[in-house]
Amino acid sequence: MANIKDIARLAGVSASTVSRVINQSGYVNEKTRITIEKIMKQLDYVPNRNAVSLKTGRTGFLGIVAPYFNDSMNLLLSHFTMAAQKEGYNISLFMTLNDKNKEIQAFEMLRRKQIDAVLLLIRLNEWSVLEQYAKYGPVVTWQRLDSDIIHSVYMNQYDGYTLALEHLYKKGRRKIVNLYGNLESLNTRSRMKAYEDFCKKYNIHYNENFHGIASVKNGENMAQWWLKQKEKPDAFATLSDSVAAGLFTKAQEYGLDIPRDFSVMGFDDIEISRLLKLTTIHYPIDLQAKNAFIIIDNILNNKNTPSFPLSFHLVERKST
Amino acid sequence: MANIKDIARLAGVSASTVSRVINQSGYVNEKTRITIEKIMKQLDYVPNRNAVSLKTGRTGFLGIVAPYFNDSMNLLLSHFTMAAQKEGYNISLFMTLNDKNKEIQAFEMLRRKQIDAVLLLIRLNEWSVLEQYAKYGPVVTWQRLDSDIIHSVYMNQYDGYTLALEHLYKKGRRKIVNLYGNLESLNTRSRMKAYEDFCKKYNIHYNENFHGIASVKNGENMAQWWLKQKEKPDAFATLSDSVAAGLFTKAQEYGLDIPRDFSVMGFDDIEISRLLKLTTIHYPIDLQAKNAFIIIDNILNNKNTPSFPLSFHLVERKST
DNA sequence: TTGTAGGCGTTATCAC
DNA sequence: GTGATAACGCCTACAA
Repeated sequence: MANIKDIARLAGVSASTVSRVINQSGYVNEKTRITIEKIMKQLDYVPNRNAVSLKTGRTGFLGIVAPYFNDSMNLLLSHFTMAAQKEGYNISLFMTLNDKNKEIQAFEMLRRKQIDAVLLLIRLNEWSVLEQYAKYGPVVTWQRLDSDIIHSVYMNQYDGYTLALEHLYKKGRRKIVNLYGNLESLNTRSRMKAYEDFCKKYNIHYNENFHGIASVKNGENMAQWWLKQKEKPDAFATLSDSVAAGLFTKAQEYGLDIPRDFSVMGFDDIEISRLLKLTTIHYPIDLQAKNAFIIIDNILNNKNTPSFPLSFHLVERKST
Repeated sequence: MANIKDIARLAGVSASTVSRVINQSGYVNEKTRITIEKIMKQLDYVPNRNAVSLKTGRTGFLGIVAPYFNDSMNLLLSHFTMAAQKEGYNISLFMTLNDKNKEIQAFEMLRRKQIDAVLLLIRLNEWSVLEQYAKYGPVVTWQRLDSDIIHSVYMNQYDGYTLALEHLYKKGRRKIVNLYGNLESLNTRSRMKAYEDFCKKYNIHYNENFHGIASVKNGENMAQWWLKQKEKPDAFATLSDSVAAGLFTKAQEYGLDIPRDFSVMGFDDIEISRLLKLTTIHYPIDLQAKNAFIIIDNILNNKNTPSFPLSFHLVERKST
């Protein structure tokens, strides 16, 4: 593999001149520039990125960190990758499973200058631990977080959930069962608050809810639960399309008629909701991804690109 | 950030000795080793990987290249990542979309020593072009390829498809419609051959088939097609669970009874087939991923780990 | 406009 | 067992 000195020798110049041509920095005589470029092409020369990285302290790699990847996260991943690649960055992936150490290792890469920034989808360690690393490079998260150190492209679930509840109300539903996720999570809190406010607004007192309902399986179980109730609820608001899908398919299996027997609201607008024709809440993961990159790019390169505004919207299909 | 010289100075030794401790190579006095290790821990020292990479010509990064990522590919990605991380490697991701140049760029990283190996899921450029890069590092593909230069973890679709057909036969189906993918692809050829041999074996002459049927949408359209037929086929063998899912859900919408009206066979055994209870063909993507890593690891580190044997199996659910 | 020299942080080859 | 010393390939003051 040819290196910068080879090029310099063949062009009859010094390495620094070649470097200037490569990086388009400083002054270079037009004629010598052309000669050098020709020789680089001839020798099929490309700079050794490891040397560049050592020297500059930047690798052009951005890290994406998550315990695992599901549909929505893949969407985020795709759009972020596209945005990054467009600007010449590459992506490195860290699947932390449920290993806090793995997550730390990923952040260590930032410290070791193996990656220039981190996009954290779902965290394992405490924020206070992760914040320590922000001094080594920009850190952006998909999760809800109010911090000056770690940036967030989070969208307040309150608005989205309210949209879902309002839709069910408009469809005449008054006995809405809320299927929440993890009680500890801030998202769940937001949703609970949304339901509380919704009830106040319409003077509703029905309050049946479950938490820890996050999987297809969990959703399926809810169908059975519904069958057993005397006072039947007329709608389910869910955490995700997966939960809704489980509930919906199981209900069909039992011969129920959705939405006549009850409505099912999904959340996320992923593939499966399209397939099963579930009404759901769409949110712009693509724009979140772009915003995440914009934040990183702004910090890394002293730019000032504005973010995209984000908003939820209802996708009405046939389950409500 | 402390570097190796700082450690050396504080330990009262030379950088070389510190290096020996770090890499556990050569002889180091037990006592000095302990001192050095203590100081490294104190200063929270970690070697700068860029310097290591420059020196050794290895980065510890493995590239995964694909135009996009769907369910099966994500599964492959996960398992490969886990295997790689376990051995201290990291993953970098290249989404080529449909841009041949992007794919080349990814392979260029191999040449520039930014990554140590490539796992190629779906190619865009000609094999002959990509083979050029194999001299810069191991290249493994998920696709069918018979080459000494690029390695493959492909599984012959003939066997899997035969399994599907045999199952339908056992269920009394004799008019099986084949929904093939791209006619050009070697996979399609294998499937066609499987059907041909199947017909010979059972003396079947029915031969209705379509090609280019690869999406949910395509599957949906087949439901409508079935309705319009006078001589109704009694089964569909498909390219993928997505196609099967589209066909299945649309048929249900039309009030058809699967499998009474006709059987639907999926392929892949992804989430959606579990959800919709589609009979399908499972193949061990996890093992393919592990094998891909084993091949790379063997080459990179002169190991000789044997691969896992791979085989298809039938997952019988309710659509047949 | 170009060249020189020094350094980025490691590893590897020798001597000692 | 240990320590100089020379790479690895590039960038960047500074000098010319």
